[in-house]
Amino acid sequence: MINNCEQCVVKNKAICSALDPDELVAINRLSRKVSIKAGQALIWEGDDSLIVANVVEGAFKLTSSLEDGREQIIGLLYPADFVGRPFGDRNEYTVTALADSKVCVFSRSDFDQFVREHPDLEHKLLQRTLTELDRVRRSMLLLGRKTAAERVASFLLEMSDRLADASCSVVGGNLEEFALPFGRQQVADILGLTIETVSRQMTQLKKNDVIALPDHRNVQILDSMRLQNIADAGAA
Amino acid sequence: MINNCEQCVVKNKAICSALDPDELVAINRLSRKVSIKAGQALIWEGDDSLIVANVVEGAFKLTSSLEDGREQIIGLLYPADFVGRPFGDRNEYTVTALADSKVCVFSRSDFDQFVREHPDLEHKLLQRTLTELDRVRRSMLLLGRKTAAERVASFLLEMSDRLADASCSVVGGNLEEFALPFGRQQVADILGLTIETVSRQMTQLKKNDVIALPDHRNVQILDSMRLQNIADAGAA
DNA sequence: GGATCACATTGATCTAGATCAACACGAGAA
DNA sequence: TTCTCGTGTTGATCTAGATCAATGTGATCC
Repeated sequence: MINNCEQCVVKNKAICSALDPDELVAINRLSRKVSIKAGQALIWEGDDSLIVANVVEGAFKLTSSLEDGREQIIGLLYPADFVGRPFGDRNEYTVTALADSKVCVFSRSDFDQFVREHPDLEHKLLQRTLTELDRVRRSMLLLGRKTAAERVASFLLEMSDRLADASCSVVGGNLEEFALPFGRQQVADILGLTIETVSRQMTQLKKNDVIALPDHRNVQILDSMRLQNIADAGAA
Repeated sequence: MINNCEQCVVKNKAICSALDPDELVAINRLSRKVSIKAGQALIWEGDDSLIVANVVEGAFKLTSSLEDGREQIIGLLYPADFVGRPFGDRNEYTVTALADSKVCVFSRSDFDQFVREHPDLEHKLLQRTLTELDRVRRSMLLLGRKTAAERVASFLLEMSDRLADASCSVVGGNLEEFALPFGRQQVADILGLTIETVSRQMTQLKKNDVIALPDHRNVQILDSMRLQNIADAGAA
């Protein structure tokens, strides 16, 4: 288990990168490293906001549900991402681990105070929040106005983008082949579709030689130009 | 025309409320007051982020579109709200005035610098951004998983809430009667529906005595309990 | 008053995607 | 090997909401 920020694998990408060595020691004293098993929840929708955290390892989904069980994934979190609701008293959504994960947890009140005393840290947090807001708004267009084909194409492109950030194999570009970190039901919950519709759209893309599916988890983009066209306007 | 922050009607609600009188004088020197006619755009999707602003008067919609004209409203802005993308180089959406409006505009580079020098201001901006992120995520559940009836009911409740904030007539509660600041097409673009579906749902609610519609713009909530139920689970 | 125009409602029909229902394909476990 | 069990695919049907098409309504201008 990692016990201090010096050794932390995400210290250069997480908001902590705003801190100098002395400050890292200080924030380290406020933190607890916690392991979460796949499927376990870290935060529940409706709970008081008592903790915030940095993702160190693994992946999380952020969900909101209706009483009858309909669920929408409203965000995804990867290593170096920030979790939780600082400066607010309620969590509006549930945070669940998609894989075995590690997080670096703070009590919200400690964190809030520490942030106010360290403007550079607050600045990093603001930048992250603004970027996330842009991303979430993009998905409003997807959920409100895009067809199933457009949604699936957009999703594959976004995943290729995001996973390219994480991997070191390709610098600055997209990934042409990648492993989806989740199953069809999760994809459906991200796109506001059913599992069957997602499946049908994927096989359609495969039939048209736009993508290849070596197996259920792996995706290979064969014609990213065409995929882009489908994502933006649905042209077959 | 208002020429300085002292006289500004939103100085206590906008992010500027973080500033003391001296700082207000300083930021005032960076600002330009601009009037925008209903229908005019302030910022275009895809443009470089050159300006940011505070809404002083009126209302704006924030939209994102597909090439074939499908449009999704991804946010609404009222007096004291902040507009634009600080600390980023691209606007991801269009901002258009819904009514004749006034804004207090800053060059983005001036603003970015001023914010970094005034942590309290940055803190206000962060709080606003976090609140907006929560709101936007709530609408992802709406757009991804709610039925037409649920969407319209949720929308009416949110409007009653937001307009209660703005008006002084009711303290802390919801408004039972209010004027929608936009027409049916705009409502459809907010909810990811068509104008016809919105209209049908409204008349349905009227027939069931959940709401009354004195005219096309005004809404009176007769049974907010039932409206709440419809919004959350679609029960008639 | 009537004519025009923009917006809203209502009705008839169509369709994308949901729902219901088999079936397929591993990955373990015995 | 065979028997699960969880996950994905494929097919048949259904339906919520879109689309197409009148019709209504009310504000403004002559």
